[in-house]
Amino acid sequence: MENNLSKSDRDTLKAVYRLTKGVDAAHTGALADALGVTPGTATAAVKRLAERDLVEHERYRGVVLTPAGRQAAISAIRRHRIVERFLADMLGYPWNDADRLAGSFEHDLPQEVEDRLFVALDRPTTCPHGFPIPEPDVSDMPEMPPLYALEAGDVAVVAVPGSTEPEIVEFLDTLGLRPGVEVEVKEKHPFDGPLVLTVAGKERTISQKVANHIFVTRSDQQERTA
Amino acid sequence: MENNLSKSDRDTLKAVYRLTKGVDAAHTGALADALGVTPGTATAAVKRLAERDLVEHERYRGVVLTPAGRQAAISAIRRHRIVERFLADMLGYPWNDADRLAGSFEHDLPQEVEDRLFVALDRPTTCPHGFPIPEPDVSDMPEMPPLYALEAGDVAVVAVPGSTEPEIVEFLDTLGLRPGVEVEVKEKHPFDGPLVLTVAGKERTISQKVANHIFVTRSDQQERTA
DNA sequence: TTTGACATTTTGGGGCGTCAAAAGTTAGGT
DNA sequence: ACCTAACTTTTGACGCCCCAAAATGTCAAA
Repeated sequence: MENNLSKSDRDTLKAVYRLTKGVDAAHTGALADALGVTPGTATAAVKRLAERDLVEHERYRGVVLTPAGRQAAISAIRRHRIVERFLADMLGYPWNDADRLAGSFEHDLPQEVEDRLFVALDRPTTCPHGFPIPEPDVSDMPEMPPLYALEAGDVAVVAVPGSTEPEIVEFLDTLGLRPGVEVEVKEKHPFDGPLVLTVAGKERTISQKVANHIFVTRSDQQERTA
Repeated sequence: MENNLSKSDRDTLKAVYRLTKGVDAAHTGALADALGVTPGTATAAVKRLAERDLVEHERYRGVVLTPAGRQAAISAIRRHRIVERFLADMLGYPWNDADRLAGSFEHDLPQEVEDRLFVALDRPTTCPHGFPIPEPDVSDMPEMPPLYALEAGDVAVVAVPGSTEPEIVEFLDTLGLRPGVEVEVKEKHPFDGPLVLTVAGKERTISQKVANHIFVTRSDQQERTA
């Protein structure tokens, strides 16, 4: 288990992890877009990772993470989020800049520095966006579906304004959709229609597009089908 | 003026800067040693830099920095020392670890993060070793000769225990050779012999080897030859 | 002045990551 | 069934950085 992943390898793993959320497999085109490289480059990256058994690649069909690959991806995400936290908490960057900048120097950070940084930051549990920082040796992360994945009757707590577009975040704020706020889905119109929900006692309607920018934690409602 | 220096380029510039302190030119062999690469690799690096007019290279004779190269080297040193300071002040690393670790991730640090880090650290003036952090656009640094460069009669202030070996630092400490302490050279024995000096009223004798590990600031003694 | 020890540069090769463009595959429409 | 548009993979090339080893240059001792 050679553990020397290059910058590209780690970025590719992160992208595959994100792209395979709720989907069968990530296609190389999407991967190339996510990484900002040409399709050929994405294919080459995938082949490198397949060689090391970090992904499984079915030609022309797509790619999925192996358990080892998933572990590596989560480590990479953990590092990314710790560095984001550093940029936000210690250097005062707003969270969208933190995201952008973290990617550029997280790669060569020695593991021991990451560990110390984590402690110095007081063991944060989320990145500045509000996404969880996974434990070092955990093989999956708490699920945070977009609000639009919920159905009528579901109750959840807003975890994060996940958008990278400041205007959207501001808009969400005016609706009261801030981290920690509980929402209940009243209605979900068909054919990708808008969502009607209750936020702090008030009824709100938001579009599918916006609802996909909000990530939530499902409130535990052991809803027994009885 | 393409400003895209690679990791190797910057490390090479730093090494050339240090190696040309008080010498005509740095030879490739010394450079290779300093960088931990083979001689051929050092030659190649020098050729790359010469191509960009950052160094001047006289074949088989050695290499010197151009003004632009000196500027770039100082920027690299500035960054290194700021990162060291970060590791020491924010993460609690001892200074010898800070030195070791800084080199591994300083390269991809975006300039703007370096700038913010500098401010967040409260604009430090020295690295944890005590060496000065040069101003961003300065083309040389205050000189800090090793103690052994002084002659009998010279007076100086200890600026830094420059060694990377903890035992030596501890030894210096027992002699009272701490940063800020004033020393006067009483005698310098010939043929690389030991140095006799006064430290805080007491007379001390230290070997050439040790005296080369201590860096000092010369006390200004406009010694007119009259 | 010659020669040999030593240092430097060149050559040839390899790994990685990237691109542009050619070749191959899939799937949908007719 | 076929054809074609869209996508994926392969190919060939380049830049970077490194090494080992061969070729070249320097300098001083004999």
